[in-house]
Amino acid sequence: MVLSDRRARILSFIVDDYVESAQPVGSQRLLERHHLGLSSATVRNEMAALEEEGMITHPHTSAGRIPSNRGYRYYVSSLMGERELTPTEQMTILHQFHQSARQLEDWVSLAASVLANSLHSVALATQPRVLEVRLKHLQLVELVENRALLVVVTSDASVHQMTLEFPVAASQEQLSRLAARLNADFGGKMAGDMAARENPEPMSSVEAVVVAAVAELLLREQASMVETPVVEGVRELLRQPEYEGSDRMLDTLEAVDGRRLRDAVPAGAAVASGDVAIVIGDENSPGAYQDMSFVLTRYGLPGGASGVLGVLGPTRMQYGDAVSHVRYVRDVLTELMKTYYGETSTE
Amino acid sequence: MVLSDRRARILSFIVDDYVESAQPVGSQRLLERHHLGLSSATVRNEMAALEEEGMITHPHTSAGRIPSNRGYRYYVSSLMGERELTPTEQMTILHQFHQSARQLEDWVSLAASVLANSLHSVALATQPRVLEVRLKHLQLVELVENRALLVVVTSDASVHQMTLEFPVAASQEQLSRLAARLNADFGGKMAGDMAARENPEPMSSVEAVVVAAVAELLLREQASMVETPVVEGVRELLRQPEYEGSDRMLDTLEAVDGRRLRDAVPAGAAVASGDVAIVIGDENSPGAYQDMSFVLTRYGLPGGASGVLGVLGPTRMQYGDAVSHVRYVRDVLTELMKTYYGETSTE
DNA sequence: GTTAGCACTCTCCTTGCGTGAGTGCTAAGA
DNA sequence: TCTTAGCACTCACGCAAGGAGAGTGCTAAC
Repeated sequence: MVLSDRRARILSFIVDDYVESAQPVGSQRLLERHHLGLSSATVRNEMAALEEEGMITHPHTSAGRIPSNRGYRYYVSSLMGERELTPTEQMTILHQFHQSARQLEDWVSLAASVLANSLHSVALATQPRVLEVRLKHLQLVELVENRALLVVVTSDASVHQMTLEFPVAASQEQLSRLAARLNADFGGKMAGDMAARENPEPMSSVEAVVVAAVAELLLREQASMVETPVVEGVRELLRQPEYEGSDRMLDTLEAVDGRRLRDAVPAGAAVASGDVAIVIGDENSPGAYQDMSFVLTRYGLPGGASGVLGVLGPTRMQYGDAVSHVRYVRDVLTELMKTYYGETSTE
Repeated sequence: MVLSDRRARILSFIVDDYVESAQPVGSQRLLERHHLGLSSATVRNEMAALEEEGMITHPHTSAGRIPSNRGYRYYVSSLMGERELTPTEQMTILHQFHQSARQLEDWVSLAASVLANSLHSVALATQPRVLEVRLKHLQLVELVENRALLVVVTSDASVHQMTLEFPVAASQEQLSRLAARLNADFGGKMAGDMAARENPEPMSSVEAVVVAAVAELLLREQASMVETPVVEGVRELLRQPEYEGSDRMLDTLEAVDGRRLRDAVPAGAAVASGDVAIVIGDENSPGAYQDMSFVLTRYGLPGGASGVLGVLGPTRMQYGDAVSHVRYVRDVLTELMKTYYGETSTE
């Protein structure tokens, strides 16, 4: 469907005004704010036509118009201007990254914070994951006599820990020797490879416990490809005028819970390609999020560790700004990962 | 101040009814629900007296009474019955612990979850910390040629990581040898001890970077004794009738943020002794939390690793239940820590 | 000291009405 | 044929008035 130039212009103004004011926009208001060379009656006629085409609706007879999901979709696809962030905005964001601690986990949640602050909406980010999780290094630390802490570093540079219980006591020295041997045997291996080892000599009971635990950790990491995302800025979102009544507030609070989002995001995480995906209102899978929109992208190393990053807001959202910000933060994050972990993901 | 038996009984009923219904309780209602052998007029007289003594107040002339902070305080100190959890309740809680993963971090946030669910209010818990943080083990994993991941296990059985950048390249083999040597030199040492080492031979540049980083991590851990608490059950809290207006909801959402709580909790963390502390309304330090109450306790090993665990709710709270639950969950958590980490905190 | 009775107060809910923003339609003008 | 002025109509919103209900405090009798 293609709209005439004039209609598109009017739709665009309606979206802009409504996004800004959260009030249905009438023909008069529209003329006051943008002088099209038209009378209000003509605008009304065009609005009626736009409504006919499903781009806008009425909350009730004597109210102004608001964009429908379809209207938003047309807007983001054909009308929306995308801008680059100003140097000042870029500096502000970069500054926050350079101030932060030098850990990947921190970067990811920082990216979410930055988005939430800049856009006044909820931002989410998953920790990066690679497709093949390999063992990079393991370490055993004695706790009490027959218990030890297992620390495992995986190929995606993330650290895992687990408490182990042995059938017999094991000293720190024994544990260190065992760890060294297992590192030599299993370094760079995946969970599957570990099980495949045909070992002529039987393992000690302690070794068996450790090997099983390492395999379990690798599998778990592999399985949790889509991790519960970090969520920031819930308060920013709830400050929006759509959430005045506490009923909707509670629902939204629920919807914004990381654990729920984990299941809802994949729809938009079909963002396999490099660009930013926008999912508007009822384009979301049925259930929750029918009146919210996602702006999502994938960050990370092509073919290597990657994760999802984006924004969740009411359908009445500044889509243009959201896209610019998400894109910029994604580039910053990807660049950081390249610098620090460039070779590790496929090693 | 001591109240006559009859007055105390009436106060107790007022608190019970108000906590349950969230409605100001009048003389009639009180008689309907608990048959004291009195007329409503007498009850009104007693209520007037209780108001005189500052135990209850009026929202407005023709409304029933609600307890004042002082009334709650009298109630929890002198009137409140404490009960043990029923075997069923205990089983439900234990079950959740035994199902969970075997990591200390998980236990602590699980404890908060359990409290939040059982009491329908916000629960908070800090990770356990010991007074003296010592190095238990360190590990170096190569990332790209001149960058490595430093993993440090401290005496409180928590794991830290940091990305290091060296002036020169270092292979995994070199790193492993260095790690082994540093473990031998510094195992069991505190940050202060490390600085004190008079080293005759100068350190290599790589070694210098690692030593500095380890010292920094130890210091940071030492400094963050009071960690940002885990917070669970915000939604449970916001479902309470006091948070109908969205204004208060947003404020509360803010108040319940972990970072704010970290600064507010210490007041109640004067719970050095083993029991449960209750801080009601304006007994909190001035600022936020004037209309909320904490029920807090300290869990963990006496003299060893310990943390704070508790509940935050509106002053209109089921104090008795809160105390029982907090106490029980504390005991479970402490017992778990004893079993798994018994000797490590002072080792 | 306790209680019945009564006048009084104040919130809350409902109802009714005026106001204003906005629409759709019709008929005249370009 | 498209645009515009004019007009009747609709509907949410805000405000005031009124009634119901719950509760209080006081007084006088038990």
